[in-house]
Amino acid sequence: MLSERRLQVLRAIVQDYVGTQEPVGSKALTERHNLQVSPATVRNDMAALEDEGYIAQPHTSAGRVPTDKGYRLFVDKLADVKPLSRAERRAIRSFLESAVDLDDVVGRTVRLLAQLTRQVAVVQYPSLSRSTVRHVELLALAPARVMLVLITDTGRVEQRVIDCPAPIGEAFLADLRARLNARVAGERFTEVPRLVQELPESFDAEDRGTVQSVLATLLETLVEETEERLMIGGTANLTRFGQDFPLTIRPVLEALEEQVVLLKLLGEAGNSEMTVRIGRENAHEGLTSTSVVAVGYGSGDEAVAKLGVVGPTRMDYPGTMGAVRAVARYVGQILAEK
Amino acid sequence: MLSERRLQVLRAIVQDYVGTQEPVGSKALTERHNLQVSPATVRNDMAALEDEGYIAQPHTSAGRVPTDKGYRLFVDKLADVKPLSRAERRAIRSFLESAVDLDDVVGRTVRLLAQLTRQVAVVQYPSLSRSTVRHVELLALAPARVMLVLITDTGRVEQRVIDCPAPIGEAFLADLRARLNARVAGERFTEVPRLVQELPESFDAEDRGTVQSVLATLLETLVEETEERLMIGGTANLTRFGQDFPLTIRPVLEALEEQVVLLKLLGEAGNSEMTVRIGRENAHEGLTSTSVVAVGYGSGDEAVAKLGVVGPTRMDYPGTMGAVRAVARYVGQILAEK
DNA sequence: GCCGGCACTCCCGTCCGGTGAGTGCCAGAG
DNA sequence: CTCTGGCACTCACCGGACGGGAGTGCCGGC
Repeated sequence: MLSERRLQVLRAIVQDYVGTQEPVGSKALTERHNLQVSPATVRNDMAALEDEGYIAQPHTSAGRVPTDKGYRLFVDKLADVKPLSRAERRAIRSFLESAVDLDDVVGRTVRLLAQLTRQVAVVQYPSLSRSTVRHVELLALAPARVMLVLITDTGRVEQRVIDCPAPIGEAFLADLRARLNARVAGERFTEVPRLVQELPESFDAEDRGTVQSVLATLLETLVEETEERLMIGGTANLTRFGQDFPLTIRPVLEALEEQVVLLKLLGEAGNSEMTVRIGRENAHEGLTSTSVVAVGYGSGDEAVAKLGVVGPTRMDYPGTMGAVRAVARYVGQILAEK
Repeated sequence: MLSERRLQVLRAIVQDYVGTQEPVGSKALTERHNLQVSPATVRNDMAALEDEGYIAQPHTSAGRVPTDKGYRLFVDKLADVKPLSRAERRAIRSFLESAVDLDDVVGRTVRLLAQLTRQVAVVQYPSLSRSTVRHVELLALAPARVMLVLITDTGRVEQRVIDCPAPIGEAFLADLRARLNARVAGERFTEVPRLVQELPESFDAEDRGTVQSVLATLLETLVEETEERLMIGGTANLTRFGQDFPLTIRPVLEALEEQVVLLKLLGEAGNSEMTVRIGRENAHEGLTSTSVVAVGYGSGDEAVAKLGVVGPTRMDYPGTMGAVRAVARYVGQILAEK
C-alpha cells in the first residue's frame, strides 16, 4: 500500500504533467506543490511509484510521466470532479435552451462539450429503445405504397416506404392507423411487439397481408433504429495532441469516423454513473493513447442515450468530468421540457 | 503567350509534383517525361514559367512547385477529367443501390467519395427549395398542440410542434389537412407561399388563428430548412497532407466544422458544371492551401444539392474530378429511382 | 525516515563540413 | 532565334562532435 505522501506525489505528477505536457522532475515538484520534503525524498517516492507501475520515465534521466495505471488511480482515488462555475452553468443552460428541434439540441450539445473541454465531443441521439411512441402515421403515396412515419416522445421522426401486396383504400388506411395508434401510442418501444401481435387477426383476411407488411416494417424500424445515430465535433482539438501526430492523430480520426466503434465506446459506459476509460482500457486499437469520458443522459430519471468526450490520456480529468456531467444534466432537463 | 512545349513542361511539373510531393527539377523532368529536349532548355522554360507566376521555388536552388495560378492553368487547359474504370463505376452503383433511406444514401455517398479520392468528402442533403411537397401531415399531440410533419419527394421529413391559440378538434384538423394537401401536394416549395395565401379566408373566423399559426410554421420550415444540412467524411485523409501539419491541418478541421463555411463553399459551385476552387481562390481563411472540387447533383435534369471534396492544392485533379463527377451522376440516378 | 551532495546519464540544441540536387548564365552550334 | 553542354554557385540536408542542463540513483550523515 502506498503512503499518503506518495499518493500526493502521484497527484502532483499528474497535475503538472497535464499542465505542461512535459515529464516532471523531483525538483520542480517540490517547488510547485508545497510538499514539505526535499527533492531527494520525492525521488525515493518516485522510484517506489515507478516500481508499482504508476509512473514511468520516457528514458533514463528524464522526468516521470504517469502511466495508464497512474491515471486510473488518480481518477479513482485522488481527484474530485470539478464543478463548473455558476456563470458557466448559466451559459450552458441558455445556450441549450435556444435550440429549436432535436437536431439542434444535439448539435449544440456537441459544440458545447467540445468547447468546454477543448476535446472531441461525441453525443448519441436519444435512443429509441427507451423512448415511447408518440404517434404512428400512415400515408398513401400510391395505390399500393404506404409511407410509415414514426414519431417518438423525444421528437425523433423515422420514416419508411412500404410496398404492399395489394392496393389499399383510404378508409382502410385510416382504420389501420387508428387501431395501431390506439395500441401503441404512449407505449415503450420494447412493448410494441407484444402489443401489436394480435392486430392482424382483427382484420379481414384480404387485408391481413397489408397489415402484416406494415407491422413488419414498424418492428424493423424499431430494431434498426435502436442502433443509434450520433454526432461528433471538435476534431480540430486533436491538433493539440502533440507534435508527433501524423502517427497519433490518424488512427483516432479513423476510429471517430466509424460509428460502430463510437457506439460501442459509449455503449460500454455506465448509464447514470460517469465512466472513464483510460488508454489501453479502450478496446479499440486506434484509441489506445486516448481516454474516453462518458455518461448517460436522459429526460427523466432514466438515461436515454450517452454522451462524452475523447481526448489524450493526458487530459484534465476533473475538469473534463465536471463539464461532461454538467452538460449531460442540462441536456436531460432541456429534453424533459420539450 | 506560352509555347506549346512550355505548357507541356508545366503539365509535367504538376503531374510529377502531385505524385512525389517534392519540388521537381529540370533533369528529373526530361527523364521521366520524354520531352525531346535537354535539361538546360527545360530550365529556360521553367524560368519563363516562373516569371509568369505559374511555378515557384521553395528556396533558391531547389526544384519548382506549381503555384495556384499554375494549377489553375493545368485544370483549365492541360488536363482532362479522368473517367473511372468500368469496374469502379459498377462498384459505385451497387454500393449506392443498397442504401435503405435518404440518410443512408448520403452516408454512403460520403464514404464513397472519401475512399475514391482519398480526401475529405462533403455532401449536401438534397435541397428543399428545389424539391416538391409530397405530403403535409398534422397530428394532434394535445388539445392545443399540433405536430406538423412535412414530407418531400426526396424522402426528407421535417417536423415541428405548433402551439395553437385555441383547442382544436379532430374533425377540423382532418379538414385542414385535406385542404392543405389539396393545394400543396406535388408542388414546389417555392410555390407554396402563393398557394396557401388565401387558405385562412375559407375557414370560420374562430379557426382562422389556428390556420394562421399552422401556415406560419409551415412556411418557416420551408425557409429554415432550405439552409441545408450536410455530411462530411474522410477527415482522416487530412493526415496525408504533409509533415508540417499541426499548422496546416488545424484551420482546415476548424473550417470543416462550420457548416456555414461549407455551405458557402458548395454554394459557390456551379450547378451542373463542375467547379474547382484552388488555394487562395477559396474565400475562407483556413482553406487557402486547399482546393475544392464540387458539382451539383439531382434526381432529374436539375440539381437539387451539391457534393464535393476538399483536399490539398497538390491533388490529382483529373482523378478527383472524375470521381466527383461519377459519384454525383450515380447519386442522382439513385435518387430518381427512389 | 529524511536530507544534502555528488557522479552519472542522456536528451537536446548548436555548430561544423561534406554532399548533392538544382539553378543561372554563358558561349557555341544549328 | 533556339537549343545545348559546361561550369560555378547556392542551399537544404545529413551526420558527427560537443557542451549544457535537467534529472536520476546512490551514499553517507543526521
